[in-house]
Parts: sequence; C-alpha cells; structure tokens
Amino acid sequence: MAQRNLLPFILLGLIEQSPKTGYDLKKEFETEIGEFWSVKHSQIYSELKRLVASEQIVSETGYFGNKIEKTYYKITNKGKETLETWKYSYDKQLVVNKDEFVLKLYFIKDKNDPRLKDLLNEQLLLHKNKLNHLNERMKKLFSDTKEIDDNYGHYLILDHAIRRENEYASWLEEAIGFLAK
Amino acid sequence: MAQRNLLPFILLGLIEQSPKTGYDLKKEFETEIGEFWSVKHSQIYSELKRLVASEQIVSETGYFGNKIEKTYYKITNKGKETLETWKYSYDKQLVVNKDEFVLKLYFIKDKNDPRLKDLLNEQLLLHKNKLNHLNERMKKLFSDTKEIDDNYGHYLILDHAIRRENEYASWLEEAIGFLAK
DNA sequence: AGTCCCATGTAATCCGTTACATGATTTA
DNA sequence: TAAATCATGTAACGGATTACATGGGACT
Repeated sequence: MAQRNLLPFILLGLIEQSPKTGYDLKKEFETEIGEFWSVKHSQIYSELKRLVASEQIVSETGYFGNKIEKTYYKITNKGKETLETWKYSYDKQLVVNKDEFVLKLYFIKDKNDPRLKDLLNEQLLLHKNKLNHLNERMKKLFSDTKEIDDNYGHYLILDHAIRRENEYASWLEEAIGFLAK
Repeated sequence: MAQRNLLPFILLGLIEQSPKTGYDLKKEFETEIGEFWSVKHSQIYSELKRLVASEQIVSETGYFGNKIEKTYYKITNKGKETLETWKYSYDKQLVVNKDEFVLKLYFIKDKNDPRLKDLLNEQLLLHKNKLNHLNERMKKLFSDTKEIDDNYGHYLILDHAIRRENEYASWLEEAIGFLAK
C-alpha cells in the first residue's frame, strides 16, 4: 500500500446517502466533502469499478428520464457493513501532518531576513480567506440548530476547521508582531 | 507529479547545515525533522542519487577515520540556489488537510450513538499524548532564549504544533462534554 | 457556431510504502 | 554469540496527479 486508501469508504459513505453517478460524486468533492478531502475524477471512476467488483456497490446504467445515459451506483449490504465497521474503528496512531509552509520555516534561521515577514504575511492572507469561507459555510449549513442535531459529525468537523484556521491566523499574527518590534 | 515532491528541498536543507550521509539523514527523520515530516530510507537514498545527477549535491565515499565505508553528501552552489529560491517562494493556495478521523465524523449523523463518545475519547488520548511530547520538545530545545533567536523558524513551528494540538484536544473535550449532557 | 458543462473513461508518470537484500560493527 | 544498530541499496506495488480522449446537451 502506498498510502492507506480511504477513497472506498468515502464513496460508500456518499453513495449510502443516496444512489449517485460518478459525476455526482465528482461534484461533491468540489463542494461539500471537498472542504475535507480532495480527489480527481479519474480516481473516482476506477475506484467505483473496484467497488463493483468487490460487491460493495451495484451499478445501473440507463436513461433515467434524461437524454444522457448515466450509471447510478447503489450500496449493497456488504458495502454497508464495510462502511459501518470503518466508521467506528479506532486509529492506532496519529500521522505526521505535512505542511509545506511549516517545512520552509524549519530551515529559516535568520529572523531578521525581511523576506520572512513577507512569507508570514502572505500565508496569513491565505488562512484569513479560508477562515472567512469556513464561517460562511457554517452560517449556511448550521444556522438552524436542527441541522446540527441531524448532521452532528459534519457540524463538529466544520467547527474544528474554523478553530484550526483561527489558530493558524493568530499564530502568524503573533509571529509577525514579534518581528515588527 | 503524483504529489509535489518536497523531499529534494528537505535533503538540501539538511545537507546545507553540514555534510551528511544517507544514514545521517534517515536519523534526522526519526528525531528532529521527524516531528514535521516522514519519509522512508528507500526514498532518501534514491533521491540523493537524483540530486547528485542534477548537480545539487556532490558525494564523497571513503573511510573517514571509521572502519565502515560511508558516503557523504555536500551541497553545491547550484543546490544552495535551489534551496534559497524554494525557501522564499510563495504558496499560491492551501492544500486540503487530509485527516482520517475528520473524515469519519463527516459520515456520522447520529450524535446519540454510544460509539461516537468512545471514538472521541480515543482520539483525545492520542492528541493529549502528542501534546505532552511536543511540550517536552519545546522545553528541551528552547528553554534558552538564545536558541529561539538562532533557530527562529524551528521555534515558530514547534509553537504552532503545540497550539494546534491544544486546539484539537479542547475541541474534542467540548464535543465530549456536549454529548455527556 | 462556439463555449461551457455534463458524463465517463484510459494511459502515463511519479510519489510513497513495503518487502527484499546484504554485510559490517557494536553491545549485552 | 546473539541481537541491535550501522550503512546502503533495489524491486514490487499501489496511490495520486496529469494528460489524453470522446461525445452529447444547453446556452449565447
């Protein structure tokens, strides 16, 4: 295994919610789950074939009231079991969080180099934008408390992402402030 | 490119500090930089060969007062330029942070499932351990303020890692507390 | 008529992990 | 003398990105 392949679980999870086409799944990675995971469509289509082969899902091709032929995938009982087992399984250990910006800083010794401040500022901008975006998502998805109850996991991770970006931004701001002195 | 390969920059950065063997580099990934990046020795050795081929580093094999033959690598001016350019280059956008635990939560709808609390508690334990470990690293490396000045980038990212783990732990604690009600 | 989006795939390439492999030296 | 560590590699495999490829429908 190169890296642990989690895509099968994601696809099962999304297909369990309702039957979907490969294209539907691709769209979800551009919006909803795209906040937390990224994948290319070429990977989706090949993984779907593998899931069919292992009988986790079944496919149905046809014209569903449309003019374009589509292939819908539905989860099987076997697929539901796989998904359920994964969802409540424990991780044994944390993996290293690879962040290119953090890596760069590791090699920067001189805190008086003027380029360091520019780097920090540029990174701060990226994280502030991300934070704004996440706050809007939260407002859009969970302004109604009923939504929180019905999608508690999703609410939790959005909350976490916002806290994380707040941490990142305040950390950078403090570092910049310290340099300014 | 499969994923953006940052290993050449890491190796250049480490070799710039002082000439090193492949084994020395491997060791650094078990301690120092291992907090922020992971890699297998097979990748190190093959990347070193590529860096020699592209004239970023030069190798010297021999018995340096030892009984074992070793190959030391030294950075060239070309390698220094590559490293310097990378260190002060800007990232255009943030990449998605892939976290299996976060992914699981995305698919957990029912906040009353007793297994959810177990999952959160188990994850909390992992992050508390990580936090303790990081605090010890900070104490060991930067209790002397001179060290902070001399390795400002390293200090910054250790500080960031601690804040991050604090965020992770407090987020989980709040979520658990909310469930307990 | 052209552009954009829908919809679905394959192929090439590179990255990253696991497994295989070897031999010497140090330490218990 | 056995185990751990030093020291350096190759090979196989699977994951992830990029590029290639096709064709239809909707909108301007």
